[in-house]
Amino acid sequence: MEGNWLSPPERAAWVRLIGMLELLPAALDHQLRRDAGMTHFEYSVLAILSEVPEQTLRMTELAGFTNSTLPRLSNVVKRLVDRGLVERFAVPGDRRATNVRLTAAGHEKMVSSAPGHVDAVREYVFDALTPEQVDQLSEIAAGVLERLDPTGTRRPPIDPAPAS
Amino acid sequence: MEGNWLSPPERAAWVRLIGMLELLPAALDHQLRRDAGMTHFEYSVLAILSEVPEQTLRMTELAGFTNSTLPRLSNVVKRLVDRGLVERFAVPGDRRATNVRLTAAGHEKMVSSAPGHVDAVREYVFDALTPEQVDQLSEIAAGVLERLDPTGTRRPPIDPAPAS
DNA sequence: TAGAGTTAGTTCAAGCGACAACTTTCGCCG
DNA sequence: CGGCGAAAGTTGTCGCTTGAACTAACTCTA
Repeated sequence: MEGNWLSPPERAAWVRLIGMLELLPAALDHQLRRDAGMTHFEYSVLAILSEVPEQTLRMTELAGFTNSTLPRLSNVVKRLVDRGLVERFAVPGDRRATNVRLTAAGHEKMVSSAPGHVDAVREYVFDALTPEQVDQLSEIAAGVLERLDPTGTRRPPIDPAPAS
Repeated sequence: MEGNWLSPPERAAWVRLIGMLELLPAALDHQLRRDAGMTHFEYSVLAILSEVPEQTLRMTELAGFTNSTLPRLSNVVKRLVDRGLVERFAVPGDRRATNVRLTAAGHEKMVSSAPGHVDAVREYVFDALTPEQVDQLSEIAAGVLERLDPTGTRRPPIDPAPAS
């Protein structure tokens, strides 16, 4: 109830941002589903695990890194376990907690699907941007994220993982 | 299979963009659901109709403007009709086609919910950006959209509608 | 050490989107 | 003008996300 409408430049930016917000996730999901048989969210889970020490993370940490919720992650991890891509095991000190670790098969999956996904990311996003725009995008997204998640609980995971 | 990994700056931008792609839509949806009792997609439909001549659009056009699909739109319009916010009627010349028009109640709904939504958009996005960044974002999103939808079928609708 | 409150994670029901069929209508070509 | 393919929408099924309980385990305090 404070400010009024958006200014014309803001309006233009907003319309385009909304379009990107709807089409880009759909495009990424489609690529991964077609080429790797998994969703973008599942890919993110594997990518993050592949980059972390011991390829192991607790459920709550993993939920934070993926900008997700515990119920959602719980379901997804269940599916990944069924497919043998990750495994669950108890945390020594705390019997409430659960660790999730990438399996060898999960690592293989990342190695095989990451390059194709990175190509898609290039094609849809970075091929359209100059180096200056990449930095601008970085700053802009950082500013918005600061508003959306001031606590910073959700740390920079990574998407197109090296999966070395 | 062409380029290799992302460069460090690209990687940083990517991680942040992914975070924004997941958190921003969720935040907008939450605000609208809480304050207006509808989803962001439903809001978009009403907003676009409110800005178009006669507050009327054909299903296919509306699907394009909302970056959506016909089946999805069909379901949403059905719900909006049940709530009395829009109405469907035949297109004179073509008996296959269907027009959708905003009702008086739908207009009222926009008038009452748009200001709050615009405030949210400001809070999450534009308050975090300088005027220069707004223009940068506009250019960046335009470039990405060009890659995602080269045909440009999906025209600039509008999100935070005046609902005059 | 018993009890209250909190945290970690799972499960269940409800709702929405995606995809594929299906119906109806139109345009076109012989 | 008969028929064939394309276009416009709708409907049905399946899978996933969400939000609300619910269980189990930990911590702090009296």
